[in-house]
Amino acid sequence: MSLDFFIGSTTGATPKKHMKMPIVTVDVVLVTVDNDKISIGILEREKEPFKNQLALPGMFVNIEKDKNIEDTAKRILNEKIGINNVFLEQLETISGEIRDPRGWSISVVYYALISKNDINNIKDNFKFIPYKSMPMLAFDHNNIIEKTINRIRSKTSYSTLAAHFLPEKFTIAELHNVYQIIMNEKLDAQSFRRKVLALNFLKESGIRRGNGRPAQLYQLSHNYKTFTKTL
Amino acid sequence: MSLDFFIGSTTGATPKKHMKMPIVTVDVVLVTVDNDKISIGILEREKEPFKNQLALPGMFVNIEKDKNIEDTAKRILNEKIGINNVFLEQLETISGEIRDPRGWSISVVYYALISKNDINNIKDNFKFIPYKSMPMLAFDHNNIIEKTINRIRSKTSYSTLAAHFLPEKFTIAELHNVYQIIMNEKLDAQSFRRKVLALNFLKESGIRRGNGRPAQLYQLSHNYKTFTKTL
DNA sequence: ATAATAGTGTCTCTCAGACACTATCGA
DNA sequence: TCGATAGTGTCTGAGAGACACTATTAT
Repeated sequence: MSLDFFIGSTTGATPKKHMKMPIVTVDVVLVTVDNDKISIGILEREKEPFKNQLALPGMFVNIEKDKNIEDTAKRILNEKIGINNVFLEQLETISGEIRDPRGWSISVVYYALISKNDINNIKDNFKFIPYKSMPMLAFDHNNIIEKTINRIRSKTSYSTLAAHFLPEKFTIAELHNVYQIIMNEKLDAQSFRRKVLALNFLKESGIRRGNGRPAQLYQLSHNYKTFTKTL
Repeated sequence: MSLDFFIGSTTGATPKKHMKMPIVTVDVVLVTVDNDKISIGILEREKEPFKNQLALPGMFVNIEKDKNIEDTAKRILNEKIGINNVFLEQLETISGEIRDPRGWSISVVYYALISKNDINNIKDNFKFIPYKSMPMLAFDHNNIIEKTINRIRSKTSYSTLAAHFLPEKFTIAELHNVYQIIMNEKLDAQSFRRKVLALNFLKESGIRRGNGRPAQLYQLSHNYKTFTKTL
């Protein structure tokens, strides 16, 4: 397997003449909570390497189309899956000479959270697979998913991150339910209500909804990213 | 400014023929606590761009020398600063078409923590500058430092991360002192002792030291990375 | 009215900060 | 013995879980 894919500039500027640069890709872990289960967006690869195997959606960085790597992630979500405007955050960057058979590669991993209600018009070859029954995937993608779930669990424990698995407006009970699914543990409903409201990241929408007594619908307030306390 | 530094492969494999890849660099934020102040390792650039300006130490990824990007970070620490075997962790990856005048670039940022006692034999053009009096640096390096300090503060609040600013063996009082410098707030010494020992990340070395009653010297136990509680 | 779910009041227990107290060294 | 610093015991108040209670809707 040749590593000679990328040949450096011949101008006077660094990097050095003929210095080889790594392949740079972006992979996206698209996560949702559906039917009380964490699920991950997976597609079957249409091209080599690992053709016809299941994998996370990914692309090469295209420096003509993308202003930065987050743009690449958004392009993956748009072009490979068919969704836009979701919560998107960088996980980490993995790299190595053997993880991609095409050569020395870098992959910047993003994770995106989506409400199952926003899943429609997605591409045909794309499907959501429950996290707990994830099959073997191409590359090191099983490992990436593991790290993503750990990150989401960690952030969920001290923020309203889990709200991104719900529609724009949601009830405390719905948030409580998602919280318990992510954390895989029970938490007293009133304790949850008290703590999540104390974070001051939710604002009342004024609208109510429900089968029994109608519940207040909340939405994230603008300052929700100021993570501080512990749920 | 030309973006045509890197020309893709002409083999059948992706990335596409003539697909341009970004420049890939690694930058390291080397942090220490010296004289009760957070300080960052800075050097004066010897080459363009930003020649003679102050900047974080960084290098191009060299796919012949480095097995992965963490290796690049270690090589920076070794070759540009002259240190080895320090705590090293990835911060994040930043990217864009304009942040580096050499073209569309990606920088994987690592941060390293070091005890001031381990600073010796470092390169001449390298110096530690207190965080609070940091001058303007090249590229977006001031911004990177800001993010690093935020990350360190955050991790310090629920782990024994700050122990990496101390020698291998240290007293609770020393750790308490560093904790207060990083967090920029006072914390009752007994509360600190109780909580940090509850983490179970420290083990007694058996050795004692001190001016008054000799203090127990502790060191990090092997499981210290299992961050869980809040200090 | 009753079922269903939202939301509150409040008890109790744990654990945090506060700080006085004891311990162990050098001089 | 005294000064210095390490380390403990314990009081008190805030906040957590637990859970009984009230509120508001549909049928």
